[in-house]
Amino acid sequence: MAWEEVLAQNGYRVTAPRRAILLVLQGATQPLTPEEILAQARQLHPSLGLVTVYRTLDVLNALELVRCAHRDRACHGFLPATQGHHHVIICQKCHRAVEFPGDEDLEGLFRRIEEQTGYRVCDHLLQLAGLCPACQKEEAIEPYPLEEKI
Amino acid sequence: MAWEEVLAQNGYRVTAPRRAILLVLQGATQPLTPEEILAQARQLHPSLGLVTVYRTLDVLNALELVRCAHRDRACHGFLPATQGHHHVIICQKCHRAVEFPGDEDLEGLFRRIEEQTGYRVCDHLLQLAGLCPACQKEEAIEPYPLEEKI
DNA sequence: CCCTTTTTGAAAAATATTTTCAGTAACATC
DNA sequence: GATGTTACTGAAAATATTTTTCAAAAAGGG
Ligand SMILES: [Mn+2]
Ligand SMILES: [Mn+2]
Ligand SMILES: [Zn+2]
Ligand SMILES: [Zn+2]
Repeated sequence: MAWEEVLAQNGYRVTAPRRAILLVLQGATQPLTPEEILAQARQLHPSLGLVTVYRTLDVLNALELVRCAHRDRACHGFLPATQGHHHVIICQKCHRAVEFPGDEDLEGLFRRIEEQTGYRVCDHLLQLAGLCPACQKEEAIEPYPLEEKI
Repeated sequence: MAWEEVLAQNGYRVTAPRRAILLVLQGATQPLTPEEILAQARQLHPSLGLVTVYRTLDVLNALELVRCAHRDRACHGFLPATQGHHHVIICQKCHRAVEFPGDEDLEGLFRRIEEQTGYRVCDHLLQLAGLCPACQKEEAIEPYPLEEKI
């Protein structure tokens, strides 16, 4: 289904500023920042404002028409690092993080991607989110409090 | 090797502000933002400034004493999304990105992590970096231009 | 058309990060 | 232990990024 239809069918209005942003993103072959989107979309709709780009990205993201990619330096949290190559899994509730080593399980994936895409895999960003043991227990007893709310 | 030694052996000075930041990070069990680090480290060294936190994080990162974790909403680039769950690989040279589907290869890893850490894996962030076919070719012929430079 | 509601862009506010710079402190050398 | 060099520091300002506010404009159903 065309993006404009998706907007319309979900109760969003199809406006000129949005059409400009849609066209830019539909043609994108690399991750574009809001500023980059603005610059390109202004060629189609000169009065476009950066705010509208942000707002439209929120909408497109919610409708799963775009996906976002983290840029290299966009780091917002720091952890002590165990020597060597590791990744982290962070608890979605309490934010406690633990590292885990090793990429053996990923090598197969990397080789497959190289065959499928023709890219050479040089680096990767892998980070898991989940529930730590403690928070899993809390979640398990969550049903009970419902009785109290009645 | 202790962190202070690593600093010293790499020509960095061991200062009171840095020691405060080190202590905070060494004890961290979740990813801390520069502001969070500042707040905690000021209990040890009240005159500490946020700038020093940023600068010390750069140093610790370069020495691989800390690792950084991306936070949920820290998205800085957007791409059109193919329907369904995908990941992207981005060319380190030209930034061209392509998607790839599927997590079959990751399921084994996830189950292993769950056993090893006790965490339940709910979500994940996987993004690859590499060289696209075109940039691989350019890289291959890179040696030649050296002759011209002589 | 008309009406209601959403959407828009400017401006301001709120956040986040980097640069500048003069004063301070680390530490190698004596 | 004093000294000199140089790295390091924090305040302030600059820059960059994202969100909020608000009055005007536009979408689209009736
Ligand atoms: Mn890895
Ligand atoms: Mn996946
Ligand atoms: Zn938890
Ligand atoms: Zn490329």
